[in-house]
Amino acid sequence: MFKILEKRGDRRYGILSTLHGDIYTPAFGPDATRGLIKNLAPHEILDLSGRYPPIEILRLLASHDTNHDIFNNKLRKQYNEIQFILSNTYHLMSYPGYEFIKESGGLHTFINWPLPILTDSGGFQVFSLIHKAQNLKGKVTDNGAIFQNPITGQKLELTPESAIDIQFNLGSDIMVVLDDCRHYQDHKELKRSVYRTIEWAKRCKIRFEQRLKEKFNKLNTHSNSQPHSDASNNERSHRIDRPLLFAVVQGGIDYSLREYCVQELTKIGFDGYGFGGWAINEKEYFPYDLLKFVAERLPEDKPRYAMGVGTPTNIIQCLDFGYDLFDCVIPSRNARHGLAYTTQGEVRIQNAKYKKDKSPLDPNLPSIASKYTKEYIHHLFKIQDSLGGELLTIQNLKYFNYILNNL
RNA sequence: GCAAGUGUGGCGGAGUGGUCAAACGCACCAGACUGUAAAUCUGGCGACCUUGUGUCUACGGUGGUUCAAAUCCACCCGCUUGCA
Repeated sequence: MFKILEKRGDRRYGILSTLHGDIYTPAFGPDATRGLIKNLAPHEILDLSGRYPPIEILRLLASHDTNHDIFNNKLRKQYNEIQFILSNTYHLMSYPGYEFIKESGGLHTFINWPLPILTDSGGFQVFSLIHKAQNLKGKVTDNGAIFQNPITGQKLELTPESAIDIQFNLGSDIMVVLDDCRHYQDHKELKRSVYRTIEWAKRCKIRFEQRLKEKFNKLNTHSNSQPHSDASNNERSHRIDRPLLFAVVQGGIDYSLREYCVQELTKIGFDGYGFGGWAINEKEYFPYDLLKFVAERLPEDKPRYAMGVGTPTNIIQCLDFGYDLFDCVIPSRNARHGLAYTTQGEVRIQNAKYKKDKSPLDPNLPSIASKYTKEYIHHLFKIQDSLGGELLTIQNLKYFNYILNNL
């Protein structure tokens, strides 16, 4: 289900097959945490370039016709469109609830999105809402994590098993194991989080296989198809019949713990491996060496996912370490905050110097956003219309795809 | 015309004798944002410079009281409301 087509140095070009089509790697999946990339509609994401009339795309979206040109992976690749999105187990469990989404036909149907969805497990929220947070009452035990929603106060529990169950109910294409995500910590804490992460990964894998088996037993009454737990070397890997399960490497800035975590996780065996955590130290240095170190120890034949990475600079570096998949809030959040990434450099569109700038946002990238002048987008931000954030989001996603494929 | 009230920085609006270059908003200027507690957050925002517990000019105007005035007094000017 992952096939490397070409290597340039340590950089890899491949195809990752999922239930909702192929992802040509390297690929960046924007964060649609709660089921949308903020400010964008699915039909916009599918066609950042604005090549097709929105109505045509809407029609295709509604039909989920993935054989059409627009959804053809090669064409999508050629025009640098978004190939997958990331949604979050914790957030969707919190609202509107995974049962609700299951009843509405799964996440793809609910949000009207025909391409692959990677679902994060909530492991990052173990960090952001528990370890990092102050004044919140969540806690982590060996059994799982108990969260308190910072806004509603609602309490939610996530175990390795429930994280997998929920991701099945959502209809995820690429699932992620629950992990104990940490920031920089002392060695003892990191060690504990690594052991816990490995233990949880095991439990996730067991649950994952149970769920596949149940699904197979159901399917078996209708056909002879059988889900394979490891189809990575299968010639017909394009026609996969099960979701993928990715593990997450923890260990903070501790190289030996990272290495140990890789060893243990690869023993269990997963469809892909994420570099997890937010391992920057107090000096806010992005840990390139550490990412390289981990990538070198991950299996060659499995996709490597740099979770939450990053800035364009970070991504370009990680490509050369052999990472294949990326996600990050940066293009969408920074867009909403007025920062555009362009082929001509960063543009803080609200800055006074753009008030009377008639040049297009980015003349070198054919996108919906590049059809507008900086002074107009500046204006949109000044009057606080969300169209400004929408256009910059399109620009940034376009730019992130550009660096993946052209730099 | 009489009466009452009111006049503060680009705007709204606190402050009614010293700790006021003046709270708090807005606007403006800049910055941050990395598996989304984030359409958010942080700084700056009279002028000048040797960037400091620095100098100067400032709360409608002019004069006065006081060691000290945005704050008290007098007159003037403007605005608001009420009564003629």
